[in-house]
Amino acid sequence: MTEKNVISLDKIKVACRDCSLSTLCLPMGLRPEDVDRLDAIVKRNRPLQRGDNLFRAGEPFRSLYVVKTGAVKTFTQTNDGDEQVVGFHLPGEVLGLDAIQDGSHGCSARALETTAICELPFERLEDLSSNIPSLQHQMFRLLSKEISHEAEMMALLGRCTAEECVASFLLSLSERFRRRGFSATDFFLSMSRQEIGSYLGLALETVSRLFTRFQEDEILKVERKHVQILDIERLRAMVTHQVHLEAHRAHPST
Amino acid sequence: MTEKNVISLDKIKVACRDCSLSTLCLPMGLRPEDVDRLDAIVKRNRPLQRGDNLFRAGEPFRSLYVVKTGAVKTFTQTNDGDEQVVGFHLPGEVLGLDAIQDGSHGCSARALETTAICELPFERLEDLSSNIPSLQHQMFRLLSKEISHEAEMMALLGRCTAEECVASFLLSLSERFRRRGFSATDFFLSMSRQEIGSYLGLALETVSRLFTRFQEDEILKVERKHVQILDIERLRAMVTHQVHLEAHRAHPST
DNA sequence: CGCTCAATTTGATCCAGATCAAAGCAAGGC
DNA sequence: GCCTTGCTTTGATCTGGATCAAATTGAGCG
Repeated sequence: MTEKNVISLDKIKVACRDCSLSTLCLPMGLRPEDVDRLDAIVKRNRPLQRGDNLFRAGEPFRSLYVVKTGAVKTFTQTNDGDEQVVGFHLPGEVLGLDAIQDGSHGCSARALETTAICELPFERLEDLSSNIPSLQHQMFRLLSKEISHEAEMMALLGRCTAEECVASFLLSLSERFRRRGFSATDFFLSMSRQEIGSYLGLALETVSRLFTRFQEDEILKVERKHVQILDIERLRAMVTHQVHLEAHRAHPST
Repeated sequence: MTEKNVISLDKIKVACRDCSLSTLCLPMGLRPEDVDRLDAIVKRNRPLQRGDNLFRAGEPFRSLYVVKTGAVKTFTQTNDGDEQVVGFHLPGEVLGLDAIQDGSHGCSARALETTAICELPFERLEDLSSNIPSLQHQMFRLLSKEISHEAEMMALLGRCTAEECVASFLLSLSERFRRRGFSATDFFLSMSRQEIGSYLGLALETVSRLFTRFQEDEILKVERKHVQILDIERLRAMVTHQVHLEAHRAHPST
């Protein structure tokens, strides 16, 4: 209504070419004129508030969604009722990739905080990809990245102690914040201990205890949602697990 | 085309249009003339023997690979030396999708038995996809399917008892064999207990014990690699876990 | 300000599955 | 045939993390 509104909407509705995420998001590596063609199909709806659903499991698949600001969790219901967190999505990350296949969403997506989203109608994106080889290439890379990321997660969850899981989770967040221009060592968790636990396959109490222990060991400083990483090297050493044990135990005789 | 082709080679080098996997594999949903164009870029090398590597982690990515006959495992090395199985791949399943992203393979692939492979040079596949919209669509579906499959696995591994994991693994194999025209209830495992355990995040002893227990409960008949599913419904009931506990505990009042 | 409600922390106990250990068993080589 | 080798099974023990329970903190709100 007033100028204020126009300005605040402008901030949300920034074009791809002016978006700070363009090096992380789909436009990466596209020529400027192709970015504009992509931009033309993007829908930018009003921001989600904490707790709003972006989509629900079972709904028909129409679009991919990119987080612009804020954070989103994806989750499914287990058959005994409670939710299972599948992933956390930060600015520049794409949601809905798993739904292309069978035409409906396999999980629900809900905002963890106030969140702006870019919507990409998939049919139009497909058409555009046919006409812009570098966009097609970018799409393949995007999908592939998701696959290798999930494979990594599986490998982690498969053979991890609770300590390794939590350390790895924090390092992943840290790295993702860093690449988005935020601090890698000082950030706020937008998700609860419960949600972290669900994501990592741990009880929320275990997550809490590990945060406490990491703090005692002066690796972290944790105050509710506020996390500061004090010793990122030791965190890394936890994930590169047992390797040092091997190193000073068995001296290869040859 | 000519009738002079060597018979034994013919069996391996069957064209996509004549391949029994065409409904599971990339050609699915393509027009016959497009299948032929795809066929033209497929390389069909000599079969792998058990233990042969198809590719190794770190090698540059050039091609996708489709299992034609046989079975392949993909795996990474953990930093304490032993291998972590990432997946098992049956006829019609595609390998290498995780490598598109960063140009090199993130895991190794090794034949579990004598295995025939179709190789798809990725650059040529990309070119073709640009020119055949339905192939591009098929590629997106393929990648998306891999993503949702892995997400499912993660959800399973996250919140599973050993029993659920093994039951689910057997059901997955059963279903995949069924779709390939083999028996869904009588098949041979081409992987060891060790490899199954590594894949599921369980100790090999646990896998073995569960096979024994399922046999005692007359759900399975197991003799080394040979598995017969005697009661697939009870196996399914294990995966749809706890739901029955809820069912007879809390009677919904409506 | 005090109340409510949810999230988090902390403590105590328990158990599924890992680990350690040893025996059984098919398959290939000599 | 016998020996080796590498699965696989089976048994015994141990432990990390789940579960149960209760106290603590903090935020929102009338």
